[in-house]
Amino acid sequence: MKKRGYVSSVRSAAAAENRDRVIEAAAKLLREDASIARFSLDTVAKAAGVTRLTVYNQFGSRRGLLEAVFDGIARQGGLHEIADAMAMPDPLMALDRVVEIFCSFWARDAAIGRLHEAMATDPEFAEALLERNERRRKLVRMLTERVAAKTAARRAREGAVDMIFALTSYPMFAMLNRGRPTNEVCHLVQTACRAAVEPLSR
Amino acid sequence: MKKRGYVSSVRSAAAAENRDRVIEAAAKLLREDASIARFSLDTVAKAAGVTRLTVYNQFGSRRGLLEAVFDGIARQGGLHEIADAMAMPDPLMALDRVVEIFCSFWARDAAIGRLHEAMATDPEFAEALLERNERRRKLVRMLTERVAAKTAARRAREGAVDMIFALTSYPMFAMLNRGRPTNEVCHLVQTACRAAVEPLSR
DNA sequence: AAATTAGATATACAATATGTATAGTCAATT
DNA sequence: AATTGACTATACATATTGTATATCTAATTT
Repeated sequence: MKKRGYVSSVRSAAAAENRDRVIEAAAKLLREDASIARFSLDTVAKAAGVTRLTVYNQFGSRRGLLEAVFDGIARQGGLHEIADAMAMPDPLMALDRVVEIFCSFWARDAAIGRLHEAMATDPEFAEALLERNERRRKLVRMLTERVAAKTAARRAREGAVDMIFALTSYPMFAMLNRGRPTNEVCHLVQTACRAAVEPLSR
Repeated sequence: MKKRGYVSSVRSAAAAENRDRVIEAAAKLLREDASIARFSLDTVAKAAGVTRLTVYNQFGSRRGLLEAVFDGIARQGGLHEIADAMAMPDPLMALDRVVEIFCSFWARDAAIGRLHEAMATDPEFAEALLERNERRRKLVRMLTERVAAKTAARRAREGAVDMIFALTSYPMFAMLNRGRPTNEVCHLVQTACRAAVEPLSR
């Protein structure tokens, strides 16, 4: 009755391929639908050509699948350019660049909007996504500290950080994006962010 | 077999009382829960001491109940003070006051947050709530036009309108409200709104 | 007083979803 | 040849929205 076990490159490769197909199918469905309402594991499984049970084997739950979809988008989402932006000498230009990067990210895949909707019905998934956003808050805090004069009050700094964090969030992008191209949204957010840090610099 | 029909003040009063009890129970549950996830008509009905079918008789659907809850909150929500604010001679002070009114409104009842979550799973409810928000956009547009110089470009005006509309939205309030008292949120939003219209005035 | 009516109830049913449980299939590996 | 990993087939439990039908009760009309 002992399990000998084995690791098969052929099998794990096939499984990974299957996994990717499911993620891709889920992302496509999220992208095409205008709302998360119609999204179900059954539909995803059929679109991916597997059984619903396979989805559970791979992702554990609906939540697991959604997280995998988000991480898949994030991986190929251009967020790696943040390092270069943060290395820029002028903190205000760095801020502009970071805003631009996140605007592009939010605009990249319409599935991101559906995933944010999913936060409403699944608190644990919401927490998972919020954790991933905390990295952005750290970036914003670093930039704010670089801009702020030493005389600036702590409360004012925290206010600026949270304001910029909110301005660069997906909900903000989504609200500004209706009937407006991404680069214009980006410009609006950049201006608002600069206005938020300006009082700290003097 | 003819319906004679009759209108009874006693009956309709009793029905209205029942209706109010259901709305109140729903609002209370939405207020107490941290997420819309656990909200169900069965729970509401039991909390109100009626049958689930009674809820359907009164509101037609889950969506109908949610709309009734929102309208109930809006009715006693201090939004009537907007008229006085809009009548203020200085448009910037009027803007400050309008921001203050909406901050108070969003902060008034935690159920509002849950209702906004419900927009994710019910597109038609989302549309109903968005329609109610369009009134706010009109206010913002009026104030922006009052501030803007005649030389200000149309696109810049529209940008300012949408930015302020987003800044005064519930999602924005919710993002800034974590660990911060309402009046500080209000101040942050006021400052950001003033910064958004400032470029138009010169 | 008797018939009717509005509102609520009781009960059942249909349709979806998520999630769990068990046994079986098939090819890769030992 | 036996075992194992991934997937499948089928069934089941649970929760939720929404609909259908018959019944109950108190208010109202004739």
